[in-house]
Amino acid sequence: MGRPPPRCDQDGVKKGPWTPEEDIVLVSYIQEHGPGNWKAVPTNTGLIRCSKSCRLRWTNYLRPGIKRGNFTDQEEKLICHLQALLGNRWAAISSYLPERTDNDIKNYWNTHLKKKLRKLGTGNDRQTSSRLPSYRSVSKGQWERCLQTDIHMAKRALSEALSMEKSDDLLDSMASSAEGNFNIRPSTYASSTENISRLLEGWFRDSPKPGVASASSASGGSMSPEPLESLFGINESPAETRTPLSLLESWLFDESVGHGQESLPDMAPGDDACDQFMF
DNA sequence: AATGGGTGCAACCGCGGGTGG
DNA sequence: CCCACCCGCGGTTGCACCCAT
Repeated sequence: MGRPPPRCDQDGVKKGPWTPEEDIVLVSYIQEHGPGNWKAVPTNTGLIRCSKSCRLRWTNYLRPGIKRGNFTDQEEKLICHLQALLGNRWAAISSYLPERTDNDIKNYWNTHLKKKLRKLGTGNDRQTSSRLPSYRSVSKGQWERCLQTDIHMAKRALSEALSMEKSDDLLDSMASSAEGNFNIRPSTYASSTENISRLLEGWFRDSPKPGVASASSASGGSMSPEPLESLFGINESPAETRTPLSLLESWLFDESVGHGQESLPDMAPGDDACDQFMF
């Protein structure tokens, strides 16, 4: 339409895989200025990349706290159920898996889980595809029942996943990721980015800059490699550090505290919590 | 050892939302 | 109110790697 061509379309902008040198330049710049204001990044760093590419590289690969490698059973379960609940809203789903990027989850879903579910040939197929459109095609009462069913499933999955994670896998995975011990295919470049990530983790631990902390939360990603428990509010965490879905989270976990019979708790269309479902 | 198909993942593209002038 | 711009999201693509033959 009337939209001017994005900077990425300009001549002379480099595309394709990032080199370790470019990564270092980007990381050093973000160390100094914090993520955000991506438009300024190429001009200030001299990188011949568009701002979009810089942001993508940072959020999907360079930012600290990203866990790479195999997804655990709990993560798979969570993704399946959240996908059933939220549809292909990978950003929303990734907010429940702070160590995974939306791109990672999307890729994993498209390459592994879709296939897996299809192979299983269970009702999961129905849960996972086109659920949201089906909501729209039913009456309000039916829609609410469908929603309640899915929410119930999501609650169960979250509770199960957390209870299991708390005992074994999560702790292991967190420990390994904290040590930079990513289970990825060995490659020279991978190891160099791993080094960068490790470096950054150390940097975030040692000298948290206010600008960076605020920029990281503002950028929408859960930047800090904080434990899953804290993100779900199991360990008490200040409200300002919660993800945008914190209200939903706390409600989801109300069930694990007590009542098995659930209904939408005071959620009318227009409520914030309800809006999380009714995009 | 060579090769061709399959797979996984990083990166790109296009679009829409939000916002400031 | 309108427009231009930036940012973020979801879908898609391209390439490197893996594995079976």
